[in-house]
Amino acid sequence: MTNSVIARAGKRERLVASARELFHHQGVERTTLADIAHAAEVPLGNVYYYFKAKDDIIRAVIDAQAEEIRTRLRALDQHPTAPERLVAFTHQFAQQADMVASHGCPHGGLCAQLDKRRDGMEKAASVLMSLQIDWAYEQFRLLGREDAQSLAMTLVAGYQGAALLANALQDPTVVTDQARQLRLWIEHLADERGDA
Amino acid sequence: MTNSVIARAGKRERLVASARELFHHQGVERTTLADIAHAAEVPLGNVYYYFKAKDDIIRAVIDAQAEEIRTRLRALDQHPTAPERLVAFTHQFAQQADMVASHGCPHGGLCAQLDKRRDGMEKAASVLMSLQIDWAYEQFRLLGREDAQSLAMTLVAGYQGAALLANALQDPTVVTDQARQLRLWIEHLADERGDA
DNA sequence: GTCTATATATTGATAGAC
DNA sequence: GTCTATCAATATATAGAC
Repeated sequence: MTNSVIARAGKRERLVASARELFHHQGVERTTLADIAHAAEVPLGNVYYYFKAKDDIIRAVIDAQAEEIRTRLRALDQHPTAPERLVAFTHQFAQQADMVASHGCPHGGLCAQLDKRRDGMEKAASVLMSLQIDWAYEQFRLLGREDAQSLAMTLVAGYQGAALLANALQDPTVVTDQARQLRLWIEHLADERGDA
Repeated sequence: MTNSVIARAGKRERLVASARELFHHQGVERTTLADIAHAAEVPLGNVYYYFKAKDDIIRAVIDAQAEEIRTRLRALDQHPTAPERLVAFTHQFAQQADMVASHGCPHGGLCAQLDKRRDGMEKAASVLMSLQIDWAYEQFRLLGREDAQSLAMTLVAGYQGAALLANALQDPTVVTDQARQLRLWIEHLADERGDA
């Protein structure tokens, strides 16, 4: 028994981490396997030991992003009330203002890019949106809102739209300002009744 | 004097129109010059008579999109009051729900895709957002809002975010529903004072 | 499991006949 | 102005030695 398991885990992780960053910064189509291998310090030919094809790396990146989102949402669930959780959600994305202004939202960006394909990967990244929408839906439902689905969409759309504009204009204050607007909106909704 | 001017105008227009649709449906990076030439029914080699490089086609597409946006905003300016103009804006994009769910917003999509480049084209499409933001800013300013810039961002971000979600989820009702939410929001803002 | 060398395909772009 | 043929560069993927 060699150190194969250790090496395998380390290299695979490095490849996924590198692909994740490169997809975010350069886009999926402009990122070559050579780029990924180089960034991960893995020889090009060795990539195919871990991934059958580029599509498999894309899927692995989506899985990693999804897991990160789940972790982030679990952290929000520590807050005692739904309004506090929703406000904390706006804080989370306000903290990413600089990153988002530089390269866009990594999740929304993947969704938009993969939609352009016609090879069965079109909807593979939509889970990155569904996870957040479903979470927000549950919070608004706890607030007693009949239109929880619509409000969840408004929240996530507000985030994604702000990220796109901040990126297009290269201005992180778009994100922080819209996060503030969404916070005020949530607090207004919560004031219309008691807490949850 | 031959029919050169006619041919030139026709082919160039066809190439730009084809590129525009293909960039929207397949993305810029996945659209080859051969794709564009084929769709426009122009031989591949002839493309280079009209455009020095692929980047020039991209710029021409952006120019065409910008002109379309200006035309659309001029149409909105026919409405007598700022609230009516803003509500009409939400109607405009509600009408594009199906297209947007199928392939995303053509303007936001271009911004997101070009940002991934590092060749000086990163911000070339941002004018497609600025045009709309500046227009919305003027409407909110006429409404007497001190926070007109922030509100303009909210409106356009709401549109772009809804487009991204509708595309990711392949659900046009996300666009129509968020257009309705934005309309209610605008009417609420307008009711806080008289008209403009 | 690892890595070098290379096959195969595609693409942006050019040369040059007409 | 138009179009065919093709170059040169790049990218995914594989072969096969170690």
